[in-house]
Parts: sequence; C-alpha cells; structure tokens
Amino acid sequence: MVTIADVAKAAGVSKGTVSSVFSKKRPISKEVTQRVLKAAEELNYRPNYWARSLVNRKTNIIGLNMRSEKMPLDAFQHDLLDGMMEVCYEHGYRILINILQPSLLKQVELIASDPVDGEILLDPIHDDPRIEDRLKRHVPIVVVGRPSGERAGQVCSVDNDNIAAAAKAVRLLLSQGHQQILFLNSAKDRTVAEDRELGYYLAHREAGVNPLAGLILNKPDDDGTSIRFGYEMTLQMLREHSGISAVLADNESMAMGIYQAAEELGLVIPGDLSVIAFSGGEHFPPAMHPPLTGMRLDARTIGMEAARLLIEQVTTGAAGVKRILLPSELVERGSCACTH
Amino acid sequence: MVTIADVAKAAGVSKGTVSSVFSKKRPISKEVTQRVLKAAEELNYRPNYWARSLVNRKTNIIGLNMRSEKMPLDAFQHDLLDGMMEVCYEHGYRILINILQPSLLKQVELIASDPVDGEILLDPIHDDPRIEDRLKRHVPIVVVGRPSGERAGQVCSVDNDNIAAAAKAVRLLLSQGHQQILFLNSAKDRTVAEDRELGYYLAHREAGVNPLAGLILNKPDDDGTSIRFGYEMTLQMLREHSGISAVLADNESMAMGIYQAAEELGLVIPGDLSVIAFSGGEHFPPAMHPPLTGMRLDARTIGMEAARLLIEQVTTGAAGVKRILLPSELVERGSCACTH
DNA sequence: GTTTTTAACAAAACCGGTTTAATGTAGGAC
DNA sequence: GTCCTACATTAAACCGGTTTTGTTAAAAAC
Repeated sequence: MVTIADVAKAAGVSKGTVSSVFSKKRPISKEVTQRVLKAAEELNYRPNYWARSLVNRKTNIIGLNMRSEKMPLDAFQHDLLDGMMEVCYEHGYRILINILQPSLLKQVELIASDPVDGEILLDPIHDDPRIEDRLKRHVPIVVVGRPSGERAGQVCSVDNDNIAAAAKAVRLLLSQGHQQILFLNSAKDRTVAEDRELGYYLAHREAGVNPLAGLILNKPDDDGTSIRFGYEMTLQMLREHSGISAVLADNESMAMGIYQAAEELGLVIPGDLSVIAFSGGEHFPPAMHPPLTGMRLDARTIGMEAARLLIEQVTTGAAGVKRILLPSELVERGSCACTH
Repeated sequence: MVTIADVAKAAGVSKGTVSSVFSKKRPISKEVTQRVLKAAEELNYRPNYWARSLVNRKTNIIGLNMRSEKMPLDAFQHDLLDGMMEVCYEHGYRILINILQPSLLKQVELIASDPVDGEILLDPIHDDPRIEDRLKRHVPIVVVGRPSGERAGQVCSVDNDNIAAAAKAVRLLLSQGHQQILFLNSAKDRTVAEDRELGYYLAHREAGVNPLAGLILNKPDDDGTSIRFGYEMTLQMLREHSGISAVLADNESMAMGIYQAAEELGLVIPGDLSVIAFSGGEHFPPAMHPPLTGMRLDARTIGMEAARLLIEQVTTGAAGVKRILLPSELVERGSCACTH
C-alpha cells in the first residue's frame, strides 16, 4: 500500500505538506503542489479512509441496524432503504448495512463500536438494549418506530401513526358489519404491536362495540415465518370462534397465510372472510387473488425522513428530539366486503 | 469518547494489557483481566473500529458499488442485495452501499479509498475505470456482469449467461412465427448489451433468419427512465416498421413502457404484439396485464455467488480468477403468442 | 538598516488502537 | 547461590493520516 510518506519522499517534501495539498486547508505554493500531485498520480496514491476517519472523527457513513433475524428484506425494509439511499445520496453519505448474526452481533457489539457517524434503528422493542447502548455512548440515532417508555422523549424517531392506521382499518371492517375481528399482531415485545392494539380497541370503542377477548394474537418473536403463523392461527381461531368474519394482519406475508387457511376451510375471500393487512411495499405488491386490501405504510418516506433527521443531527450536532408521524393510506383492493 | 488509555488508567495497567484482555491474543492473569473488564464496563468502553482497522488492515466490510444514477433500486438490484446479505450474514461481513452522486463520487474516489476489504461492482461498462482503478490498487473485486476486453480474464465475475438467455428468448419468439423482433437493449457501453445482442443474432442465425438491420436500439445511458424509453421507442418503431410483431425488452420497466405504447396504438398484447423482457425480481413481479413473459435472471443467486467469491478472495488471499455463469429461466406468463 | 510580518514548508505530536521489544519476577535446575 | 527459563506486564514503536508548533527566508513596515 502506498502511503502519504511514500508520496512525500517521492516529491521531496514532508507528510504535512502532502496532506495540505490534498485537503487545501493550508496554502501551498503552486510549484510544490504540482510536484506532489505528480508524485501521487504516479504512485497511484489514495489517502487511507480509516486513518483519516480516525483523526477526523467522521466517516460520512450512517448505519442501518435491523434486528437481523429477518432475511431477505421485506417490501417495507426495501422501500425504507430506498428512501434512505436517496437522501444519503444527496448529502454524500454512505450506508452500512448491519446484518450480523445475533450470535456474532453480541460479540461485535461488545468488541467494537460501529464505524458510523450515526445509526438508524429498526423495529424497536421494549427497553431495546440497542437504544440504551447508543444513548450511553452518545451515538446519534434515529429510531424507526416508537421507542418504549421514556426513551420516546429522548431520541428522534420516525413512525407510522400506527394507532390511527389500525383504527382506520378496524373502522372499515366494523362499518362493513364485522363484529368479531381477529387481529394477528406482530411480536409482543415490539412497540408497534402495542400501538396497533390500541388502535384496534379505539375503533371498537368509537363504534360502541365491546371486542371479544382473545381475538388479538401476537406472533411469537423467536420462531417461524409470518406466513406460517397466519396460516396456523387462522385455521385454529376460525375453528374455535365461528363468529370471526374478518382478519387484520400485521403484514402481507401473514395475509398470504390467511388466504391459504381460508382456501383450506373452503371460505371465499371476501365473501366469507374479509382480510386486511398492513402493507409495506409501494412498488411491487405481491400478486394475490383477490388483491389484498391494505393500510399502505409509506416506507419510502419514512426512510427519507429518518435519514434527514439523522444527517441533521450528525452534521449540526442538533440535540433536539423530534418525532415524525406519518399517516398511512387505506387502499381498498377487494379483500374486504360487507357481512351478509 | 472513552479510549483504551482511560480504561488502562482506571484499571492501573498499561494500554497493551487492556488490548490483550480484549483480543485474548496474549495470556493475562485472571486477576488483572477482571480488573480491566470491570473498568471497561464502568466506563462503557468500546474499542474504536477505525483505529483497530487501521492497524489490522481489515474492516470486515465489503462494498457494493453501483453506478449510482439509478435509484430507487430495481428488482434485480434488490434481490442481488438480498443474496449478498445472506452470505455476508453467515461470514460476519457488513455491506457498505456506495451511492454517491457521480459528481461527489469523482471527488471522493480521488480523495480517499473506500473503507472496505473488497468490492462488488455492478453494471460494468467498456474499459470501466472502476475496474482499472481497483486492479491498480490491488483491491479485491468481483464484477457482476462481464468485464470488457482482457479484463474478463483478470478479475472474478459472476454473470447471467446473457448470450444464452437472449438467444432463448428470441428463439421462443421466432418459433412463434415472429420475423421482425424489436430489441430494446440496454445502454451501448454496458457489456451486457453486447452479450445480449450476440444472443439475438445467434438465435436468428440458428433459425436461418436474417434479422433486419436497425431493430436493435440501445438505451441512451445518460437520460431518462427505462419506462419512457420503452414507450417512445415502441411508438416510433412500430409506426415506421409495420412488420414488427414482437419486442424484447431489457427490463421490466421498459416492458411497462411498451405496454403503454401498445395501448395507445390500439394493439392487444399478446394478440397483436408479443412482449418478453429480462426480469430481475423473483419476489415481487410487478402487476401487469397480461402478466409479462420473461427471462428470469436469478439475481439472488448472483448476489450470493458474488459475495462468496469476494469473501473467499479477501480471507484466503486467493488470486485465482473465476467466472461464474448462471443460467436464466424462461417464464411464460402470457405476453407472447403466435403470429396469426 | 533593523525589526516585524507573512508565506511556505518541516518536524513533531496526536488520533486510538495493536504489536514488538524490553523488563521484572518467580520457579526450577544445577 | 547462580543461572536459565517461563510468564506477566510495561514501555515504546507503529498503522497512515491530520494538526499544531517551529523554522526559515522573503516581503513589508518603521
């Protein structure tokens, strides 16, 4: 590897002079500048990024930290990444994707800090250790979702208005005459689950309906795919509760599982069973029949806002805690209908 | 920021001792180890990634370098990234996405080397300056696509068998009786365009058909979206050449433009016009009517193979030049039919 | 003509780690 | 009791940059 010392020697100057030529932070005579640039060119010299970051305390890299169990990326994450990329592109930042295995992650987290100026954290859980850690170490972060407890007021976050979104979805179903609405919610420790549950109850209360207990199921966070959970729970619950006529699903994969179960039970969607799901992607809705009615979460905008917020924090050192809530849009596509 | 010196002072030992406690590269007595760990814990110490990388000459980060004009990521890139992530996940590597603006990029490329152990380069063009640069600096790379000229034998690469894929697509169309097949190819300077053009001619020659000149158009690399190019060229060419009954498109977006143009011209797909496209994504095919017949490129596998190849190079220092060619699958969905 | 300022560069210190060479100390062999 | 070895630890050098401080010579000020 050719270093700054090599260039200095070749040009017959000191290291500091070469550094100044490149950074232009101090005046260097035309003649010497030429000589240094020529030497650098000939040796094919490139400043070492790490060495530079070490002293500058700045990498121009922001991290995307996702709880890495889920791969490949779902539509929500994909769009979010797209949004992040667009903003980073404008501001000259790069993105480091953190996808280490939980086991490795634990080691690495203990062993070294991430080489980033700031981080965007996905899918916060209750008392998320990642948030605690970044707060302690004063690493700028933006949380996508709602940090739990008092942390919500201490770190920046961008989120769907999940309470409103869930309420809107349930309101639609209630208005169509559904009384027993099964809610296949996401994992209990995720704060998003709590918000959506709140929205579920809110819409019921507004309509003066007292929701049956036990109609909200949380996906176990450890195991299995969403599609399997959707499938199994739908089978089980529809057999136990004959009154269920609609299902609200946490995501599209779950909805696919629900479709499978409905087919197996001989139920027609939306005639016998209405299905509505929170949907991530805006670009490529999965092909389902009938097309899935969903609450479209604007992942792309979330990604953009999160990146903006983080870059603002990183560059200006701004300490203000902001929380951005984005509305979700109800897209009716045909998987919901009135009860008969 | 709390440094190793702080911990050393707090524990009453030297920096080297603290370092050894963390890296376990030298034996440290139980008693001292305990004292150091306690001090580190209390101070919330994390080793500095850059400082460590500086001396280790290793970051455990691999770069994904795409010619950044195109955003958001298309389905091909998305799947490729997924594949890369999966392999990186297994091997404890992180991914740095390089999406700097061309203008900024030029500066940064001159200013600093990337903080990565190796890079995966997408969309190589003829005499790609990125490849020249990495070769000169001995940065391990894997090219996704075919490096041009003699470089093909000098760097690792993973690619679709584009010649075979294009030939297969054209063969289908010829077998359906199409004689004049419009080929909306990708930008001329991309090597993939050359390969697919070859496949186009190959299939014609096999069938004993002499293809009309001027039926292959290259997307201008500088401007506009694929969808617009597909739309405008289809309109123009179908007006000029009444004999055209089929179009082969470089990607799905172009195909969408072709669908638009067909509608405007009052042509029914596939009755009046057959359309076939190279398609990237396997997860979320865009919803089109009729569903688009395509050559499915296995982007996910390409990403996995590329990551494997690169990590192998990086870890073992292996210098062998490998080229992996992956077959593409023809998926008939209904946008191609026999001529009448 | 001497002093002060300025420009242009060199030398050295520093960033936060790792690694090598040096040091001291205890245990075993003779 | 002396010598050698093994072991645990420290001090110092190093990674490749940036930045601060010092030095020299020429230009400007008096």
